[in-house]
Amino acid sequence: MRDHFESGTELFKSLPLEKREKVFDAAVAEFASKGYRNASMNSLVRAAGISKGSIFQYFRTKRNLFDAVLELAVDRVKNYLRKVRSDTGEMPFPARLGTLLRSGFSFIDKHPLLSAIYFQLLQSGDAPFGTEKILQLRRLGNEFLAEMFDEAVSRGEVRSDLDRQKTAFLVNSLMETLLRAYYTEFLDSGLGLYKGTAQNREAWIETTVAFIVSGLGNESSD
Amino acid sequence: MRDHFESGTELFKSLPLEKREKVFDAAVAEFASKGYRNASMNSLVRAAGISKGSIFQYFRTKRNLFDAVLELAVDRVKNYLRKVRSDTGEMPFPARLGTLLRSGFSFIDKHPLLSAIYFQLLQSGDAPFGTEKILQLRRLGNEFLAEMFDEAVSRGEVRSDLDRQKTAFLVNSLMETLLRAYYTEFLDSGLGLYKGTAQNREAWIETTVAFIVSGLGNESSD
DNA sequence: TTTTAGAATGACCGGGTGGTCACCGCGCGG
DNA sequence: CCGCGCGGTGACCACCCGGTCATTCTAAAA
Repeated sequence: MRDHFESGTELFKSLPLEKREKVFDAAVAEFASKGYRNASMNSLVRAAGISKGSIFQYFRTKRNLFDAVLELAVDRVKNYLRKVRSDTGEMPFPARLGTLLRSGFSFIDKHPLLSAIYFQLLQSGDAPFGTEKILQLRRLGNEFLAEMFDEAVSRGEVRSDLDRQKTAFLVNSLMETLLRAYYTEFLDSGLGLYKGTAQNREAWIETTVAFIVSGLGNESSD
Repeated sequence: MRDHFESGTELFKSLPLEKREKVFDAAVAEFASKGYRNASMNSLVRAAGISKGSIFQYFRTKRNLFDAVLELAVDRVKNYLRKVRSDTGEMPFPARLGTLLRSGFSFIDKHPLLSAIYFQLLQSGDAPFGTEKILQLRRLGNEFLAEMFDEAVSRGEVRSDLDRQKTAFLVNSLMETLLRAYYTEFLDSGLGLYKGTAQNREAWIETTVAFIVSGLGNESSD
């Protein structure tokens, strides 16, 4: 979970890196596995090997600690989106979608705990704040896809008579569901995406991109 | 929440209908608004106007009570699916999808609390049991759509070269997202589906069905 | 070696939870 | 009109929570 340590009290910032990592990683693990409400400061503190008093000296409240952890997760996701966008600028639209999904899978592999926190927030609304921040994040994701869609339209790669917001919403929902099913057992309704093989993932990417581009209808081609 | 009272202890079953309804309705409301883990027997009991001892005489544990409530929700959803299937058997595939969505919206209007319980279970995994039951329900929904897809294929209404399971999964994910966004504020990323007008809903249905049938590509028509 | 600043600690607090059980009061049979 | 059985009751239990703070420990300064 390297770097990113403007969070916490002055005392926490002054700690040796190793200890900061140990504490922060334990927090990430706790929130990832139980969500905000059911995460326990007691069990967190046990896992981190520090005393209960200390964690409240490092982050004054549970809420503060969660904010710091969430900020890291959101930053990582934003970076990943930025990178994919710039890496795929030249690709045709379908390849772009495929790369986006592939990168999503690899992000989850690299940051499973942060992914869990991010998706938990997005989906379950289990957060210490209201809906505003969640809506903001969802709009961000949708806008990202809407811009991809705009570019595809301007290049003549897709139909131009579609509502960009609604379209982005629908495509986003497919992406999100697929990525969540990749690491959430109970979402994988028996199709082997969860903990599946790389070929399996590729097959899903292909099917999904084809679905987005052509739908189910008879009369399309490519 | 009428009928359906094989649940609970003998004592509960022997209660006057009115009281059974009062208690059961309070349980539904509690679980719907807080999910399983964060639902409180204390607050439930306060809302139902009975004493704490009583609820544990009617349903021995929180878990038992939840099972009963969930069973009602699942039964209602199954009935709704059955009804839609038989009502739309003659329709062309796109109209069928549209009717399915429309009925989904109206189910949510009629049973907002049961919908909340059902979706909460499906999405957040917040349940007193393992993943098996959730997977089972998801498979049910997917199979429902897969059969619709089969019929459409056999009538030549859609392409026949698609994997039925994967396709059903993708279509299901769109349906589910749309229905959830209809009553969950933080899922409606600013598009006015949540608490929107009837025209708004119709526009979404049209867009979604068109997306499923034709995708985004240039070269399709209908 | 002694003093002392400040970090680490865990017992403790008020308030919550799911669940229990000794008691109370009401209605029915005798 | 009495007595008894059974449903209703809420104080109580053990255990958890987030958060506090008086005390202890440690290590550097004097």
